[in-house]
Amino acid sequence: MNHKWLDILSKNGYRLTDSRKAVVEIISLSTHALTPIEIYEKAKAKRDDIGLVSVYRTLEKLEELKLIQRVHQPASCQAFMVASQEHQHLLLCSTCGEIQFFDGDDLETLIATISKKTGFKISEHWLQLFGQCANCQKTQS
Amino acid sequence: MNHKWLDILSKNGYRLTDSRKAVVEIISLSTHALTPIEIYEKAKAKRDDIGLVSVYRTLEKLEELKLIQRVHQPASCQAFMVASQEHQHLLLCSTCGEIQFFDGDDLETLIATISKKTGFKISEHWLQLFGQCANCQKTQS
DNA sequence: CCTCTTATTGAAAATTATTTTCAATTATAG
DNA sequence: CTATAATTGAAAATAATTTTCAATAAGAGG
Repeated sequence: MNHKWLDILSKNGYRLTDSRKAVVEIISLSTHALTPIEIYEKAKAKRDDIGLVSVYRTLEKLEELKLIQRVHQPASCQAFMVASQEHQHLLLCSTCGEIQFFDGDDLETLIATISKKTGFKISEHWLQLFGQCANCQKTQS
Repeated sequence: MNHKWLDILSKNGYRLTDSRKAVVEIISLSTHALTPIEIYEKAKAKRDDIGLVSVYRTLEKLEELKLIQRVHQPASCQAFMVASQEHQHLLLCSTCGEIQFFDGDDLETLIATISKKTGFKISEHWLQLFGQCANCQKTQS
């Protein structure tokens, strides 16, 4: 997982520094969306002189390479997580923050209908489901 | 439209000041999502001594009363627009920024499937379509 | 291994967005 | 008309992100 990302960075002319590797490892292994500050805190454990700026700069490159994506939530849109290559949607646990991907949406019909009705040429769609994951349901009851 | 909002603000114990009325009028009549700064610029035309802070404070109250909603877009999540009372989704023109509502999504089946597959209890969903509106398609070709 | 080039670094400053503080003003209940 | 308390705008404070810059270090080519 991790090595693949480093290869991609390298192949795109980006150097593999310790700071960058720390950020890659943290975000590539997380099942939660993480903010730059959260990544920075975690990265300091691996490499205590890392700067927050390097986190921002690495996120910028990972996003550009479509390895990560920004996650939009009601409370904030500052967090990032792994991006899936195929077209997939997010299922977010509002309690613990865990995020899963899902696919199998069949929005073709809906999109065709809306397109005809409004005259829009639709090029992209966002679908996110919010709820409570199995674990959190157990914990609360 | 506008008067309804003022009534609601009033009934909720908020006073109707000129600054507040200016913000309400601007956002309630817009078909585009507007940022606090954009609203502030427009409001200055009506009331040149308005402060940006009052825009923020009014938006806060309108959002709390669910008269407006924050609009999430790839480039930024700082803009607001009218909220619809019923459950509806957004159709956004990436060229001119116009936003329309649409309904008639039938996601029940999908949600039930995902719910069964993952164990999530799903409480909310976001669906947004991005594309180019009829007008902008014409203009470009 | 070297060495050179240049991307990358972290710190600090700058910028941008938002929130808080505060004394003055004003909406509105009575 | 008056009293009260919500609201105001300005300025300061906070938070998030970006830019600047001199020092460092990755990695290509010998």
